[in-house]
Amino acid sequence: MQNATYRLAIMWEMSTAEMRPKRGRRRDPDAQGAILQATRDLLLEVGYPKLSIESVARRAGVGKSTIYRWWPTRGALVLEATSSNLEIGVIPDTGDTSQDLAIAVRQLVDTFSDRLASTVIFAVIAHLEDDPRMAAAFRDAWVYPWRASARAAIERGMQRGDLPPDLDVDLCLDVLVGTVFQRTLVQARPDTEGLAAALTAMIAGSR
Amino acid sequence: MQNATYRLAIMWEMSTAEMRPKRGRRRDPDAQGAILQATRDLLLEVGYPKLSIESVARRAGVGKSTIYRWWPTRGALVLEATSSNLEIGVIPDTGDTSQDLAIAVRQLVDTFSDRLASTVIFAVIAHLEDDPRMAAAFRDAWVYPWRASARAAIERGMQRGDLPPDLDVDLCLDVLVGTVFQRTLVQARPDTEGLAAALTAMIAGSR
Amino acid sequence: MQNATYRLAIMWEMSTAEMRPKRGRRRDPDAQGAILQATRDLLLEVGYPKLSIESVARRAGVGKSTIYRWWPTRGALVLEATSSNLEIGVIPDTGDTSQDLAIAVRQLVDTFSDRLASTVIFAVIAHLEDDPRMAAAFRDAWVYPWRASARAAIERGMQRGDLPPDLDVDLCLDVLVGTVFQRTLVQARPDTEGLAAALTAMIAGSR
Amino acid sequence: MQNATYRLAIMWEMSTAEMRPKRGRRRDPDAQGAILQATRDLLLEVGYPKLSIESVARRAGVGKSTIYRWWPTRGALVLEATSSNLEIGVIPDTGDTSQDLAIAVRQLVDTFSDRLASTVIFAVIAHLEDDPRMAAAFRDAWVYPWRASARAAIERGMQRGDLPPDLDVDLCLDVLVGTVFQRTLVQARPDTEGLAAALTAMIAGSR
DNA sequence: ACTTAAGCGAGACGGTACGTCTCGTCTTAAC
DNA sequence: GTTAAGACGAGACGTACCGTCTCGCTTAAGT
Repeated sequence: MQNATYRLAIMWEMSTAEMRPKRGRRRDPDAQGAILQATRDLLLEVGYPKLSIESVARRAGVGKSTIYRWWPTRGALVLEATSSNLEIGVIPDTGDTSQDLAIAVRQLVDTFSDRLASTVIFAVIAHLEDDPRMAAAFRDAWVYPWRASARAAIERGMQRGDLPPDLDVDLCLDVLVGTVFQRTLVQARPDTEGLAAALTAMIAGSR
Repeated sequence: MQNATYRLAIMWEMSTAEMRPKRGRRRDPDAQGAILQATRDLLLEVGYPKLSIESVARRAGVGKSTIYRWWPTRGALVLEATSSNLEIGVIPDTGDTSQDLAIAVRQLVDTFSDRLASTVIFAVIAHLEDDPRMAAAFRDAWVYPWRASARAAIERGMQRGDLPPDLDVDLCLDVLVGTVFQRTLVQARPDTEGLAAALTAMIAGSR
Repeated sequence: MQNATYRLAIMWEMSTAEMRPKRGRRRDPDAQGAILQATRDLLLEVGYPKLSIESVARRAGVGKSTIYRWWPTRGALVLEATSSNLEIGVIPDTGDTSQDLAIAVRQLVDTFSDRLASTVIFAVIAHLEDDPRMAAAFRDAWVYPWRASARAAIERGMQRGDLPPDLDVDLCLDVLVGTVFQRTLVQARPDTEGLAAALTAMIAGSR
Repeated sequence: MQNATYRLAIMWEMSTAEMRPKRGRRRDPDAQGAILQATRDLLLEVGYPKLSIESVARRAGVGKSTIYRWWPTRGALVLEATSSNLEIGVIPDTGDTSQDLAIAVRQLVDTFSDRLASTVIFAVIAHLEDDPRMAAAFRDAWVYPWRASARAAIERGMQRGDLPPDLDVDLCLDVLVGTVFQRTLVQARPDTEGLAAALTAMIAGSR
């Protein structure tokens, strides 16, 4: 389940097929790595709002144009730099519905607690209105995968009879994500003890 | 009940009491109004990330220093400009718990659907990590008032026996806010039909 | 001879006649004194190019408008503040031409060596092209008086036969002022030993 | 002899030797030319005291940073823009002392009569106290060369016997420069007829 | 004593320019 | 033919002053 991950880079790159056989100097993996690492470092040091392309270039020992060549916007760079922090595994079928849902909640908490991931999530929200591509990339990389796998877990629970058969699954997903987001990031309350159980109970009890 | 509102300006101003007998020219209300209106206009036109102090001054026909004199940061200006969009009334006691909660959800939806309010909320979230004052001002002006009044509504329902007596009220508030935020702003799904009822049922059914 | 001095203020004021019978509060001598003293202090501390009206008002504990009410420009203020440093006495008739001329040169050196006087002279020169009033005020207060009195000394020498009878007096004055200015202010050479004698000899020897 | 000129730019630049093999885009000569021309135009239109970097950038159609990149101060920019107006040729040996000195005086008059040169000279004097670098640059570019060449002319005259052998040459130079400066710039008297002859006579007659 | 007209401090106002920073583009020499 | 370097036009940042304009208080002449 760990390898069911998604790459953000795809969103912003070419069709990735015809760029294989090329002449001249190839894309320098060292430069790319240095850029992404510098981006991560600076995200942790100064945060997304104060992260400038120039500072990344300076830190990475790289020309600005190299960054602009490969990433169209600051958001794209940040998303790719933090993509491994946004990898999300498939929720396993443990046979126990409440345990499955606890794993789902745990995944949310883990991601939202990760410094880099939370930084990029804030950035995505900040640009929800003026840069839909960033949100779309984040959705494809993290939101949809998690929702698909959490939806499967809930539907397993419904089939088992642990959850009401007429459950509004989409609403349940929103409740889970929304509540954990609210607690972890907005309220910055790290005490999530019993959160999974409480939410599971709430979902199970609704009719 | 509609007049139980809160003013954001207070957050950034002096104690407003001892500044009565002052010498020198007074603050020009026309200039203030023009600045706040220009801020609102530009927020709707270009959004918060692209709102510059210079553009506000230009639009308002005002010197930059007049803006810097009264608002310490862009965030403070935006918050005050949108303060009336963030007013929130007390939830009335209708005698019907589910109706009370529906009003609570309606308030959330209304605020989150307001273009200016949503813009400022995104801005607040964007600066959660690097400008705690903005978040604090928003909390005092909107979050706390709503939570206090929604908490009262839930506790009324518990006393009436419409809601379980051992309910985790804070969690319920997070579920309500989080879910509506998720639906309305993140998913941008305006179809909130039945949302109030579904959430009420979910809360009522949890044990 | 010490009282043959000139007031710069006159240049910038009204005809000084009809302003006699006036009602209301009179010009506050304390404020005037504080302003002029602050101007002198700041001239010595930061120099003319960096002297701002605001800093003078701040230093003098005075409103800006009080300054603008009485002095039309920065130059006018500076000139009046330093007027006592620009007082120039009449050259006495010692009976000895070379001694008279030595006194004339000494007066030039003394004025040019005075920190405040030199500051204001630089300011006058800086504005020669764009503020002729400043130059005119300086001319009336210092240049003309000195030239008149030095001209008299030279003409005494011509009558005595110590100087050639066909001397170009104006040129001599320019030579004296120009050379001392060059030495003292431009070259900043304080060693003016023998300067008076050398210049006197040069004038006397020309035919 | 006309090509024995001096460049002001050198004062503010690197040692100009090791900067040959450099990577990256080169200094754009068009931009430099536009900046220097705009500086000259504005010097003539509004004068040095009112010349702002922003107005130069605007006029030249250039970003401010391009100006700040190459000139550390307004003074440096002005000096380089007017450097060709400050070029000074070596005084030729005509064999006739009074003619040599007449040429020396003519050079002074010519430079002081040049609108751009006089503007920059006033600026240099205005900043004598607070920006010694500007004065130093002007000295190296114009003062020292002229003095060296005028000193040679005077010494030729002394060897020929046209001038007294015990002449104080430095004083003579100060007399020449100071007097012409006084006449031309301070008194703004353009009638310099006979000035050269009179000054030569005065120098020759001193003992 | 009462009125009335300045002068005063304070300080807000619309502006301009400062010098710095970053943007995204473009150009160059090196590898 | 990509890279690091870095110049370029553009324009916002937050600060400092400009000169003008209210304010409410103080001062003094003329009633």
